[in-house]
Amino acid sequence: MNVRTLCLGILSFSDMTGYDIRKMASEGHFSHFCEASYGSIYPALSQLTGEGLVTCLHETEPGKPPRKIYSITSEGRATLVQLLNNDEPGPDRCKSEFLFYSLFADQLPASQFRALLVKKISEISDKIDGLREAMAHCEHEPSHFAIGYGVALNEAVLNYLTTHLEKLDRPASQKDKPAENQLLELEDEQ
Amino acid sequence: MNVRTLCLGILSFSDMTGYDIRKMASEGHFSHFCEASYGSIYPALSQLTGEGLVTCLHETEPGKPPRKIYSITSEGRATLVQLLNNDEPGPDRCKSEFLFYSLFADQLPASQFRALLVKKISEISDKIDGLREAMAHCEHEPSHFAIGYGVALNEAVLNYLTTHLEKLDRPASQKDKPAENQLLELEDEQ
DNA sequence: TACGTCATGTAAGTCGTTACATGATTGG
DNA sequence: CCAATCATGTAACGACTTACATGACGTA
Repeated sequence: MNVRTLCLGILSFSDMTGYDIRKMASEGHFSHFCEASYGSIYPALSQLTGEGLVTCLHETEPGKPPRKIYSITSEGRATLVQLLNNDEPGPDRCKSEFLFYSLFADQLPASQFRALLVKKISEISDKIDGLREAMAHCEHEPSHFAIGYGVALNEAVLNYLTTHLEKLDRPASQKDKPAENQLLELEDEQ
Repeated sequence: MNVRTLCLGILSFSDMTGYDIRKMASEGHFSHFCEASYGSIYPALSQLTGEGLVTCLHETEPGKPPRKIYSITSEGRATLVQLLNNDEPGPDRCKSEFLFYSLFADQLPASQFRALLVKKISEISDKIDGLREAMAHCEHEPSHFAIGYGVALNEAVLNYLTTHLEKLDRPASQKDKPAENQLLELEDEQ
């Protein structure tokens, strides 16, 4: 899935500027499974225009920065479907510096890892909120599925991280308490 | 987290060959958050050796292919901790061609997406089994945490995908059946 | 005997990021 | 008025992947 295909795919949903595409991929509700920067999107868009897979409308409204609105052509749509049919999707690949970092949590100041966990938890909470919001307004079934995937995944991670944080915070002396008591305490905290 | 740091990190656990490192990162129980190929690992290892951050032992047992066993030096350990302290981990980045593909599920033969789901489900099941296995034998707390993260995440995804597959398979006529009946049918299938 | 696994390495090339350059508008 | 956001683009650079080259051992 290179940037060309990504642009084609996103434009198949609606007309957009390069700026919009970047936002969708890197910050929007598709950002949990793709990414692209301006430096790759703009060249890809010119290339696709040259090939007739998208068209470009120069919009120069006075009082607004000029924008280029790209639309996918029927040829572009055909190419997209062809690309998807030709080769099946490669394996998912994730890079988490956070998890790599966590591997050495015992060799670093304890407060540092704790702070990192807290930060991560808050980031993920925000992400989930955004995805839920998007899902509520989304009619398109496949997009709904893809966003729901992100929600499910991030909720599991959030839960895992939160549980781990509680473990870190619970003093060692409480470790041997009966499970029931621990449960009660957790409920009190919420 | 470049390949240099990755090698340093993995070697901080135990001595290894480049071949082993690649396996750990790309197939082993760290593969859900990092990745590296031979083409980047071998050069990184020579570079690190040149800098004195790792040492290399040529092992040439007759009847076995010669191997180079790398060990991290105390200097290497210090550098690793320094790297981790200096800059905090960047954001996690995931690329899922599967999810991108799923966005266009309605524009492709229905059987094709179904087959893809089934395949993905089986891959994830295997992955979870492997991670669980690794976790059972793992004493090192931080590794345990990182692997547990992978288990939690993949179980959520597995569950999401399985539920979705069942939805696809349930004929439209059954959609309005009482929930209890659907549950019974599902249990019968297993 | 042929294939899979162990094992190392290089060279060419792809792909994409980072950083820079530019400039208008909007909101606090 | 200053910062953030909207908006487009390029050039240099870097990191990594792919494909190739090589070879020995074990096993079905």
